[in-house]
Amino acid sequence: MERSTFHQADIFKNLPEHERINLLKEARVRNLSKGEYLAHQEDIWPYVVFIKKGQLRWIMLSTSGKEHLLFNLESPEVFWAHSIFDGNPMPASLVAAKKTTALIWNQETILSYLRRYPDVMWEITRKLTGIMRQAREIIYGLAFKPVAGRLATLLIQQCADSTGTSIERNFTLVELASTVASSPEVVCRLLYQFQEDGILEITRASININNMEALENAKKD
Amino acid sequence: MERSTFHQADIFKNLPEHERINLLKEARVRNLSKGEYLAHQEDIWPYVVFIKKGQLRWIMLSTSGKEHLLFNLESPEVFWAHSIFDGNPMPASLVAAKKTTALIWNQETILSYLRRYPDVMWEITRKLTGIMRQAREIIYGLAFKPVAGRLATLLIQQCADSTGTSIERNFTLVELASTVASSPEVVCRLLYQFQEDGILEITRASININNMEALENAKKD
DNA sequence: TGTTTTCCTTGATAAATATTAAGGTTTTCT
DNA sequence: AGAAAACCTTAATATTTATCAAGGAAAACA
Repeated sequence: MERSTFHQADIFKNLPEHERINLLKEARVRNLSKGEYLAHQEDIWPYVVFIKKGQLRWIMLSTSGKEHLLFNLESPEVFWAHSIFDGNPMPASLVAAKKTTALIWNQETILSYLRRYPDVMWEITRKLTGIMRQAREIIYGLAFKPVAGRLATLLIQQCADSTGTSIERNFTLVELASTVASSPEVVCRLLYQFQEDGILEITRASININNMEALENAKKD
Repeated sequence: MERSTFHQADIFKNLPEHERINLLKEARVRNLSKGEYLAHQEDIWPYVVFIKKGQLRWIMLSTSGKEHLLFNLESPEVFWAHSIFDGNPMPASLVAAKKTTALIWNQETILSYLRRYPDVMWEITRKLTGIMRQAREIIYGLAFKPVAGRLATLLIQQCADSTGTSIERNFTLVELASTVASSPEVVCRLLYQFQEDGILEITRASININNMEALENAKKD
């Protein structure tokens, strides 16, 4: 069970199976409850994380206490902390979005495998490139789109994750605001604006998208 | 002359010297005049660039025709295009900021070296991590700081690059606006605002910073 | 040197977004 | 069940930022 999800993980697929099993044995298991921090922004934290169960959030904190949710890390994902590559402090924090189990390796352990299997390195650069592309989309949204556009993008993403046109409302307005870099009040108003325009329907448990085309249109800059 | 700047380049320092010389021979030389595009956003462009002379800009284009300058690439820098890692289209464009000479390698060539010298791979992940950190700073500015704060940050950077507290004005307001994601009019007004506050002095050739402490303060969010 | 073009500057106005405040609802906890 | 906490919603207001417009300065050009 443990091994099956781990073996699906993209990063280590270039490792022979027996090595993947060894790696698994060397992992430290960490159980996190909702809201608990795995890594703190500004700390030097040279580790690799495999999310066995649950979800982590990659959150940036401002000096004035505001938060910006950069992205979510879902269950069978691997996260390579910045510190492991350059030894510098973390640019953001890792926080459990819900009850989460993570496997963690320290730098030494990981490096010994990388030295023996350099092919894995190429996979890592692919991963990092993917993260740079995500960052690019975030910058694009902030630089070119108004809040409504960023919100529309977010709703469409959420909708793509679930099935059908209905989004379960398992996020607060504060969380939404934190990912579109705005305030909960503004997000609330925009959601009702969308409702007035017939784009979606809000209930307290879910958001139902009636007119996906119009929402796609609202997302444009 | 050519070899000396190239040998300073961080990325290939793990290569034995004779291989660096070989690599140099395999490079395609490209001379760009100001404003010329080396790589276009949306293109698949699997190359590595060494900037021998001059300066390149990494610019993001919006659908509606606006531009956002992400960062400058100065002379002895190496740039690894996203496409080389994942084969996907470029998320931004490379444009010459002035007369520039670049050395370019294609994927095949580069890969053959990487296979033989896997140590270089680690250096690449460091480089990519550095770029992710730059992206993080851009997001931080856009998410948390008002335009004035982003402008202050930019001026301080410019000042750090030059000597003393004087910045040569070799950029237009349009360019400034494009890096702080605002409009030239707003940037102009903010500069004069800073002047009124006694933070700096504007002439047509340069900007002189009188009160660095106050500028540092304006940069905070 | 005169002319065109690009760039800078400023004002007036409009739009987007943030903030403050307050009341209502739902959930959580005891 | 009752109280407390967290969350949502809406309005009024303030602030920030964008846009439009127009005149002037500098630079490029022929």
